[in-house]
Amino acid sequence: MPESLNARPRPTIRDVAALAGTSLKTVSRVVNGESGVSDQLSLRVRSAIDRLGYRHNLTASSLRRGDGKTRSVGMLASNVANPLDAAVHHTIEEIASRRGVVVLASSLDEDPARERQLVEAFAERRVDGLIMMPASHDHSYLVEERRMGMSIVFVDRPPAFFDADAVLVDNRDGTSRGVRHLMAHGHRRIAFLGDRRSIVTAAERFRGYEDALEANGIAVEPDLVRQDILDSEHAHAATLDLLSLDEPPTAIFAAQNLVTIGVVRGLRSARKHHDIALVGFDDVPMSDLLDPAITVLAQDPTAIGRQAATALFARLDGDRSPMQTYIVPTTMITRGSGEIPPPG
Amino acid sequence: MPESLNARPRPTIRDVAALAGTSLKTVSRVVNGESGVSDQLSLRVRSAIDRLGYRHNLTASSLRRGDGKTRSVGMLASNVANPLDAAVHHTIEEIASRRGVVVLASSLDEDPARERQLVEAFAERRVDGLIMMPASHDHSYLVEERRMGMSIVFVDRPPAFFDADAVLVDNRDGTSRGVRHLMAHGHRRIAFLGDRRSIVTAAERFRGYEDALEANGIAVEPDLVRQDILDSEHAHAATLDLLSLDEPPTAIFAAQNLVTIGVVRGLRSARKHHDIALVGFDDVPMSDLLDPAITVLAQDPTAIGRQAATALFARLDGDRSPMQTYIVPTTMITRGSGEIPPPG
DNA sequence: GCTATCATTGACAACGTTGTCAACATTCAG
DNA sequence: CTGAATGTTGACAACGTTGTCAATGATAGC
Repeated sequence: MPESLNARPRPTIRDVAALAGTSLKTVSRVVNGESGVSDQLSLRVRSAIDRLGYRHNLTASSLRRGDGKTRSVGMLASNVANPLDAAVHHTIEEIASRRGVVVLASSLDEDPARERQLVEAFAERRVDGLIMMPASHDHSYLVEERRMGMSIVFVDRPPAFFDADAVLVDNRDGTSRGVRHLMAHGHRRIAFLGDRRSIVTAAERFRGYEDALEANGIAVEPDLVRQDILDSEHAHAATLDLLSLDEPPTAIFAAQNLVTIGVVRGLRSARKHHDIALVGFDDVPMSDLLDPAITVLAQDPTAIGRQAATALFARLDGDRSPMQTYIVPTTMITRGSGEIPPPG
Repeated sequence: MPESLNARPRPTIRDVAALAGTSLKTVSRVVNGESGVSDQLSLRVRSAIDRLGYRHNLTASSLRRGDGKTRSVGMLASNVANPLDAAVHHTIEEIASRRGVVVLASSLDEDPARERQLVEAFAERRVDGLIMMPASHDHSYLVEERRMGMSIVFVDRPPAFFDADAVLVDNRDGTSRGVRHLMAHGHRRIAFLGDRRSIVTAAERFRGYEDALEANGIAVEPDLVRQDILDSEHAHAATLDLLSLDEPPTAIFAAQNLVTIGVVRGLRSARKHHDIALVGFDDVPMSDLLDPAITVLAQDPTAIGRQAATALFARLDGDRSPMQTYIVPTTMITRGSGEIPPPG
């Protein structure tokens, strides 16, 4: 370990100043690119910086500076490994890095307690802003954080008991369009499979399903509705269960991507994938290569991330206009599974 | 904007001390859970903290503390939206959060300049450690960073001109096993499609291909090798091109997941997917639902992330043993596409 | 009662930086 | 040549916290 033996403390502007034969303040000016330092001295300082391998200490800098900005923002995702979250993260991180801002990213895994812990951890590190895909259902505790200067933008799920900018998806309308698409192909018995009702987006999607049925004068049949589905396996089982009904559905609306995958597996294993129509909410990778290819309502994670980052940085730049909700529309991609007609 | 009008600076321990009628140091002790404060006073301090909504300022704390630890680590991924990277990120972030450490995550997008910029940005924020999936090919500049106390662990790609812990995948051996698997099913003309040769893992995979051919006394035929493939569309085109050869391959090894997807599309569009065998490196979502389902060498992102986090935190805890390289094995998942025999 | 010990508490300096302000040198107008 | 304006430079304090150390009061031992 040669390096670790030679470990030495990081040089400070004091060391740089000594080597360059000038004062702390002058080094600070050079480091911050301020004007008012002669070219000659500036050059001397810069060479001292290089010689010592000096790195500006933003921790100390942001402590001292008046504005208290740390040039960092936090992102609380539901799960950073979820494709949608990861794509949103990537967009935000790219926009942030163009401004010299770093992104702290953590997963909440649907745990409200974790949400509180992480907000606290980020607050203790004085992030300038927070991008939040919340797990909890009461965000009034954030009032204090914002009062103390933290800007907050909600993504994917709306804030509750708290007024904040939000970037949402048209869950209700998108689902309604998807279900109406199935109806347009002649279906009347359409099943709905959704994940935890406690998740706001899941509840909204169910409302969209109700809307579409109601608009066509069809009653919601409880047998055809399966909610609180936690994963793909559970969706698989629920699909088989639906198929075993006396009057099975002729079409299925899968309200989430893992659910969609489970439904596809279920239909496959029952050899019904060419007979029962399927529309999914949220795109599924490779779904154009399946047989039949899957019709979905695709979200646009790049647009979501860009809108969220734009809104957050506008606030950080001092925008004080009323809080706004941005809706990023979903797009229906018809690929085959949603266009299968009912039997007869 | 009621909140922003009431904006007020964050309270400091000074404010807490004033409200509790005690000294700064005592508040500091309570905040840090140190012993030696009477229960009565401790209670008074805690209630003042609650009343004021005080948040410990870790920026100031880590500046003052001797160890200079910020309780933060950086992760430089090739792309945080890439499923492998995102899964690794999730695991690291989970392990870190158990220790009260936050993770800054950024994407390099194969840009060496960005790597330097982000290492600098993270160094300026004094992260304790760095988990790095590098884009550059010379990491000697990190010697300085480490000497000044930053622990560094490489993931997925090895360090160059720099001695560091690394968590790697058996690219060469895995590929060789994949290609030998095709040979075991009778193939002799096996094409190789890989991404940029400048990426170390891509080069290693090609070596594995050479190894396997050589072991069976087959010469590498340049016509059957397509490297520097940048995306799925490019792979699609290359596949069609291979199929138009006078003597087309009877099997294809796709050395990366986007390449695999492109190859599947290409084979489909030529209606050859049931005739030409395919093995891919890196699992592809839903690939078990395709027809034929795709045989792949699957990486284990959770194991990779866990190993990387474990190694990094061991260093942060003072482990000074020689640098180590950990190899996380790939697993072959046979699903059908890799078991198609050659014609005749 | 007196000293030694211990627990509690706080005053002060310091971490590395930057805002404020004053000192000095130079230039220019008149 | 004088006074004012301008351009450089640095001394000093402060950001919010914690390490050091000394002061205080209480307790115990003799």
